[in-house]
Amino acid sequence: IIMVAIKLPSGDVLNFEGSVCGEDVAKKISAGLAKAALAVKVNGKLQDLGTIITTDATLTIITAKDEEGLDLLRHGCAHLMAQAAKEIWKDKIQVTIGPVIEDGFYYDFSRKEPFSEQDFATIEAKMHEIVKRDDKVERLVWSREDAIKYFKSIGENYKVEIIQDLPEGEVISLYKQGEFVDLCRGPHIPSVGKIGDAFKLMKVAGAYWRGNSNNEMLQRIYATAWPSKKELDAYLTQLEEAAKRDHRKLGREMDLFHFEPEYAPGSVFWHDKGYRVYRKMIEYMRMRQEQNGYFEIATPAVMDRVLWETSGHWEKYGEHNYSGSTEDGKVFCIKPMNCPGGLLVYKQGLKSYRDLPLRMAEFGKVHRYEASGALMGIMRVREFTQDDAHIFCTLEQMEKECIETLKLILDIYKDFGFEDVKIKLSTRPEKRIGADEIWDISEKALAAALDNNGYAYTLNEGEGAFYGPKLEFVLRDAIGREWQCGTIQVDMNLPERFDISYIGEDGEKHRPVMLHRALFGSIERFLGILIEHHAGKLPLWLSPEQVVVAPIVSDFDDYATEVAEVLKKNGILAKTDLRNEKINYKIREHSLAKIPVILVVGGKEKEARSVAVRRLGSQEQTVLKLDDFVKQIVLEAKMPHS
RNA sequence: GCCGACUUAGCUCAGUUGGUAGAGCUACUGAUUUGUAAUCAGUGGGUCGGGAGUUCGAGUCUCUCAGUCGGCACCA
Repeated sequence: IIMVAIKLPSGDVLNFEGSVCGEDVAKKISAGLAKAALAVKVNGKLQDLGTIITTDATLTIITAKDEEGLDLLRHGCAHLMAQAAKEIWKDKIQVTIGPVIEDGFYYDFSRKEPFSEQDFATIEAKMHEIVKRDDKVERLVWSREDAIKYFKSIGENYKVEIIQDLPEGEVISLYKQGEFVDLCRGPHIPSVGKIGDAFKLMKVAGAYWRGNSNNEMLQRIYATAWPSKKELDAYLTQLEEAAKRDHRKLGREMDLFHFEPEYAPGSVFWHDKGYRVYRKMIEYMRMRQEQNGYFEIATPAVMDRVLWETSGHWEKYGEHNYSGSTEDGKVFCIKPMNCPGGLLVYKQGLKSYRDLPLRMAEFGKVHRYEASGALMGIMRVREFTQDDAHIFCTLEQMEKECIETLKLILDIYKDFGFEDVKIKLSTRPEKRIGADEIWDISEKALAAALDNNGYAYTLNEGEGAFYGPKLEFVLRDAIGREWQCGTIQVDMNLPERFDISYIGEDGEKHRPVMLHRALFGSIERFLGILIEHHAGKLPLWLSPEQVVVAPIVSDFDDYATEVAEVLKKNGILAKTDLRNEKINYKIREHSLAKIPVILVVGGKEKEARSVAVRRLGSQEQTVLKLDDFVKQIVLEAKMPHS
């Protein structure tokens, strides 16, 4: 008899006769584990629990507690949702694909009728019913022809299309639970009952078949699934909490900005307080740029369209631009980006290699006619200000400039409280300008900047700008949506198109490389993320209001006023609240308005020339001498790096 | 732009099967002088997103346009 030795993570070795599957191993370890087991990892490879093992192996039982196990659970739940929909609507619905995503999964259906709230309840009920049946999930391997024939026979045309597009020689595996068979690479949970009851359908949305807007639109149901009800509830609570941080809500509550949907959809009207933060951000960035060898320019908002025809932007984004015309036949447009302006400034006078690298910044307000469906609060708008800069340098200087910029970006993000920043490297898109050799050089320079300095990044193939590859710095909003903020782009094409040059050591003309970079990206977007990241409690130096002084009764109005004056003289944004209201009322109101510091003054404080300090987010009160408080708050309100 | 939902007072929301708009907060006025998250009373405040239609009658039903929200597509 041949024995199979199974080595467990604990180091223990179990011996089985002939062959064994994960289920047997789990059973041998404990009944509890057997019940929780969803799959096995055999020599590091994730497999079905029922996969037969005939040689010695290292084996790990995977449960919903493991990250991979949770994914399997959600994957199984996606199959379950599709099965439920099929049982309810039969041939009135077609299933397509249903991948696992963060916190859950979705499934795209094709159905004439739109899904309604009522349908959600119906589907969920059916899902619970199927879970109770606890059907075994069986893996099948069919020939391509059989699979196509089967899905054709049940009218699942999307599945047929998927199978037809599978590469030659691919094993076509399917998983069957009850009467429901779905195409699936696997591995898969062993039985439907393992899914439990901690799932919930979240929302329905339109989604194009295969992500192409030329294709028909399917109905996508997003859902979430967890190992237990407790975790599901925790997740739902977390979503509610996140919604409270929505910058659109906070922007209104804190009186930062508003929109005029009727007169200027997608454009921000900055209020006093919002604009104060906005100005602070620019002030900060201007300072950092000056410290890092940049100079600043400003170019016209309206320029001849030929500039964007030269750059190639017009051909690609024409319909997204704002333009008008004038009598002499020229067509002017409101600039959708700043690069041509920068290039024209560069072209003024002769440039020497001694001038390079030349770092030219511009806080440029740009206008783009974004699709109506793309607009989102101040994150995605039609008018925004970029903290733009163009760095002109030699080929040799390029990599160093990329590294310096990269470091500057991450350092600046830290000052705003962002430590966890994703970096993406986006390479040549299909629709592009410039020779491939040029793209090779540019892409290598960016990759080298990352690799040589040990930065982790993900590769986004085909997602670069049409004139060059780029690094994207991605931040997340309150509910996990990712937003590109900073960017560094290597561009060897626009210098060519605008025919810019510098005189080299050899006295000859040479073509410089151009880097486009923005650190905030857009002030608007960055501020939106900032608001959500801090739940409105901006760092003191950025906060549009810093201190409110509130007397307990009107007898101390004079002292409150004096305190505020002292603070203002020291550069602190301070105001008094002398209204005839209870202190409770004032505390509540200013707390809701996210005022970082409330100073309460009454008889005791006036007597001692002190202040009772209450910080946002804390009930604690600290009594300090006025002088000491001023020293402390001035230090705290100092802009980083100033 | 596409799919779906939504749009009622400054804000948050209620308005049964179509019968002519309501609450709380805010604002304003008055009283109250108060020790750390809502003092009391009174008074205002709305072409029910715009337009058209059905109907004796539309906030409610239909169409249409716009916007917002959730996704998709897009994102120089």
